Amino acid sequence: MEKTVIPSTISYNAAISACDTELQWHLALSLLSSMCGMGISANKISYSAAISACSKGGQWQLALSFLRSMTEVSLMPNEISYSGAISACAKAVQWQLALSLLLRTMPDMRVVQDEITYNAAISACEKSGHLQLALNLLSLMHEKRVVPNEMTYSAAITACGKAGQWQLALNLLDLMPEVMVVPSEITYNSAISACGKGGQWELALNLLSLMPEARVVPDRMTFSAAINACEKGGKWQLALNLLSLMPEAMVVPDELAYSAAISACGKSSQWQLAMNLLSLMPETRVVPDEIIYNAAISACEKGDKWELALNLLRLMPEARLVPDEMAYSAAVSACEKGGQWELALDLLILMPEASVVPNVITFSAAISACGKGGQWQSALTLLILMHEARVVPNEITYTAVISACEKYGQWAVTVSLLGKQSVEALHILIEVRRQKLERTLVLQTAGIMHQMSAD
DNA sequence: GTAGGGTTAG
Repeated sequence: MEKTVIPSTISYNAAISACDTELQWHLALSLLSSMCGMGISANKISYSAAISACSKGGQWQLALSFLRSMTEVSLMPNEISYSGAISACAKAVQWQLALSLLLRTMPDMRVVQDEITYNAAISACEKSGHLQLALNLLSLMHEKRVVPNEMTYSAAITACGKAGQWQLALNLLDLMPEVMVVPSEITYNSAISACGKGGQWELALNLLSLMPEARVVPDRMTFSAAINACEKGGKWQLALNLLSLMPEAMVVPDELAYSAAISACGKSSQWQLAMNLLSLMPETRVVPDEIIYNAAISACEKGDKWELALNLLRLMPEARLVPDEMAYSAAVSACEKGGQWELALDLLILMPEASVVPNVITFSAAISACGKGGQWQSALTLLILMHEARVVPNEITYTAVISACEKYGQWAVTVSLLGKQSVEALHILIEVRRQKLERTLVLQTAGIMHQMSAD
């Protein structure tokens, strides 16, 4: 039996529910605690709203602790409380917790899973890259007669895309009419993105062309997903065409559309066009951000324009942008391409001053630059510096170092490096073992689902 | 309460 609800509980609940932006979770928290302090009783709606606020704010541990405290104050969580908590786990890539809430806690607490809790769990599988688990959940829904909606399929299609399974993504989209689920623009966007990631730009554009007859209106995400598909397929003309078609489709291009188009030009060595897009942006309402600059620097790199790349990096502070490790990596790489190993090292050395931490990509690019410049000693020094900076080298790093030494007949160094690589091999083995453990966990979870469907 | 698009190394 519910206690009598007094109006102030409702007002508080409304206020907590209104805390739906990323940074308002602490406000939700203080609202919940202040209502308790004022003797206004919080009900399951108050807690569910707080869980949801924590989920949106990326506070998954807090969301889970609210879920736990509900039972402590004798409030029974409902499917809304659980969907919030599962979603919080999904955003934090805690797929085990998400699945355990859905498949263990909910049945234990006699709360029936509905399509929304399943969707949140499918999303958790998608975000952690576990396509098979996502598909298992989809079939479990079917077996449990929980009717999927368009969000279920969108999440599953996204999972296919992430796993490189564009055929499967298209199969799911085709299946939707049979199960009477109507695809939304988001479903199409997921499928277009899946085709793009799989290098299927023709199929991506085909889906875009099918949207009108499916009575789905393309939005700005549709366009950037399609532009991105063109980028992956090396089709810069098509990418630019799509960008120019956006106003006709009443869609305003945004940063994501521009960065995709600039990348498309860059990938096809059309650095002039990439720079042209960048220079045209002030005429639009789009203000270039860090990612757009990174894409432009990379376009210069691919076009063998190291001076231009360095210039862009230098211009970023004027545009009130803070270059990150990707901007520096792209610039270092541009120096490498241009045979400027000293400049590459200068950049690397400047990074700590700019409070940017070089990563494995920055180091690898710099090592390649040294190799190309015949500086095998510097290449080795960088490997040591990497170690000191606790940046773990990978196959590409080692390949770069070994080729730097090999080229100059440094066979002794090469051999000893290969020895070091065998130490590295131990770390790789540990990682492989960790991944194997995770796979075992996936199989066990799949087993639980299978058993549930047999019940 | 649940779903979608962008940038860095060989």
